[in-house]
Order: sequence, then C-alpha cells, then structure tokens
Amino acid sequence: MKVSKELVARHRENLLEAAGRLLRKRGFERVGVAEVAAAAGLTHGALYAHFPSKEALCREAVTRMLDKSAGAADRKARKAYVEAYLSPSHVRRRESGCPYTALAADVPRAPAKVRAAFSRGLEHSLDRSTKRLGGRDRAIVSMALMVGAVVLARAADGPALRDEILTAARRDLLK
Amino acid sequence: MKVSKELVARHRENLLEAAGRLLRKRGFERVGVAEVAAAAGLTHGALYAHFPSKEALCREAVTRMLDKSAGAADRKARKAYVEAYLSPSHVRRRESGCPYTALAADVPRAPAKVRAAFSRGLEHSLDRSTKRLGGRDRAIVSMALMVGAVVLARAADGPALRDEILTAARRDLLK
DNA sequence: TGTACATCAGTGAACGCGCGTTCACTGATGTAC
DNA sequence: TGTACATCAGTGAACGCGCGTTCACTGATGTAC
Repeated sequence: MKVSKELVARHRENLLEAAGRLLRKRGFERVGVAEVAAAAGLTHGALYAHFPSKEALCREAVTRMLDKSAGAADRKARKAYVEAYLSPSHVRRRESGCPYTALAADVPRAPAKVRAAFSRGLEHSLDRSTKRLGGRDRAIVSMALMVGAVVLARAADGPALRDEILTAARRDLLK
Repeated sequence: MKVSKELVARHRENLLEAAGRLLRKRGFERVGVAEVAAAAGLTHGALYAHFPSKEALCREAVTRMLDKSAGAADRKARKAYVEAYLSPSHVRRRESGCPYTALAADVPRAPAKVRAAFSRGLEHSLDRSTKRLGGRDRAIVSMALMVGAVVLARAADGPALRDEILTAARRDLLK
C-alpha cells in the first residue's frame, strides 16, 4: 500500500544503512537483496521501488559510507584515532568499521562507478591526512600501514596473532 | 574414458594451479568450478573425480599456494624483494602475485580450515622475516605496510595514485 | 470540511538464470590368466 | 606375448537451489472538486 512521504524517506535511509553495514560485513557477493530489505524492515520487492537494481543500491551505499567516514580522522586527536583504528573491536566489528579496509579488496572487481567513487574518497582522505601529518609520504604510509594491519589482523586465526599485529602497528605509528 | 596415471596426476596439478590463479584473480565467490576445469583443459564433471567439492579444491589450492610462496622473501635480496612487491606489475597481475594480499580479504569469510592454513602461513612468514630484519615489530610493520600499500594501489582508479602509493611505501621501507 | 478518486510504496508469488553437484554412459588403461 | 575383462577418469545432460528481478494486486495517502 502507499505510505507517507516521511516513511518513504525513512525506508530509503534504512535500506542504504542496512546495505552499508552488510556490504562491509560480507562483501557484494554474499549479501542478497532480500536480506538487505529484511534488515530495513521491508520485503525484497519494495527495494525496487527505491533502487533499480542491486548494483545501484550498492553504489549509493558505498558513496554514502565514504562521505560519512570522510571526516572521521579529523574529529579525534591523532593518538585516539590510531588507537581506535588499531583496536581489537575495530577488527571484530567489520560492519560498522572503516569502509576502506572493509571494501578495498572488493573494489578492484566492482563496477567502474563504484571504483571511481572509492578512489575519489581515498584521494580526499589522503589530502586531509597530508595536512595533518605534514607530508604526503607520511600520510600514505600511515594509511597503508593501518589498512594492512587491520586486514592481516582480520585474517589472523585467534586473538594472540591479531593483537600482536595491532600492537606492533600502533607502536610504529605513535612513536 | 580412463586415462594413464601420469595424465591423472598432471590433470590434478593443472586443476590446483588453475584454481590458485583464478582464486587470487577473482576470489572464491566469483570463480566457478566449470571455469577452473576449463582452464585445466577438462570439463566440470571430471573435477569431481579429483576433489569432492569446490570447497575442498579451494582449500588444497590455498595451502599449496602458501607453501609455494613461503620462501619467496628469502630467495631475493631485501631491496629487490621490496621493489618487486611494490611494483605496478605486481599490483596489476593479481593472479600470479602474493596470495596473502590477494586472499586476505576473503579469508575472514572462508571455512575454518582455510583460515587456519592461512594463519599458519602468516606466522611462518613473520618468523622468517623477524630473523632477517632483526625484530618482530619491524617484521610485522613491514608486512602490514606492503600488504596495505598493494591493497590500496589495487583499489586506486588510475596509475597516478597507484604509483604514488607504491613509491611512498618503497621509500619508507628502504630508507 | 467532506467525498471520490488517482497514485504509488509495499507484498509475495513466479520467472529465469547461473552454478554446484550428480549420474548414466564411454572407452582407454592396466591387470589377470 | 596375446586376449578378455575390470577399472575408473572423463563427458555432458540434468537436477536443485539460491538469488536478482518482474508483476499483478493491495490499500493507505494525498489531491481535486
């Protein structure tokens, strides 16, 4: 049945938000439209009143996530940011964590528009980081080290290796 | 029809080798058994005479790849290894590149046995690297930086950003 | 303000396609005599 | 060494299931009069 405009807008929000979390958690291939719709409190058919395809939904969800996370590094002191990023909780909670780390591996296989959006977001983050750290190379190395450490920590089987990786990276970045 | 023992062994090799390349190139979800079989010069039905399931095939292919790449870092001088790892060609040629970087993002969602094999390989590599670099922290940070730089370079849209990331990481590691 | 009607988000069954897996059949290999 | 037969890797059609997408239908919303 028809629903009020506010509810339509809320449903759209819910769909994008659910898609964002599920994409980070499991990747493009492993999320189904029915699952995203259900997480937003709808049936799969309704999703197609908001987005023409799964790809379109994901594309919007990705750009949205990148926009949202754009200023994350600026809102905290450097030390607090690095510690939160390299924490066991960030490693565990993929679905609400950094979209770069969660999606980086999926992006090379994603449609061109998603790639482009991702790459723009990356450049933007690097520009901000360059100003804060006072050097382009330092910004790139910091980001690569943080992303690499979290990716490896997520692949590690068991908390001992995971924490060892995180601690080593933290010590290096805060020295 | 029945084939000679040598041919059977060769076919098995071909299947594992094809699976290894395709897994690195496109990930577990995006490779089909028919495709792996075709790349090995067989039809999909034949694959099941060698492996009970797609998962079993992939598990063997992963452990095999990790074993093969185990000594890669030891066979070259440090400088040559870092330069090859952080080269545009390694970024482009996923299918023959480092399995850690190619698979790290898929591993957290993989079956427990694959995870365990991957993690053991990781520890082993870190142990070797620790001896070579003379410090556990340095080994971890080096590896995380290399993996992170290649992951980000692969996600970057266009060669300018890609090369900038690789160059910055190279300078840091060889300084 | 009430009433009649057009709109359209949402529902859920159904469709089509791809893919992993199964299976009856084939025919070269390798063994038993 | 030659012959008959059992074995089993390989083939390709078929099956079943999941998933993205479509569509006829519903009924509350919001608008026109």
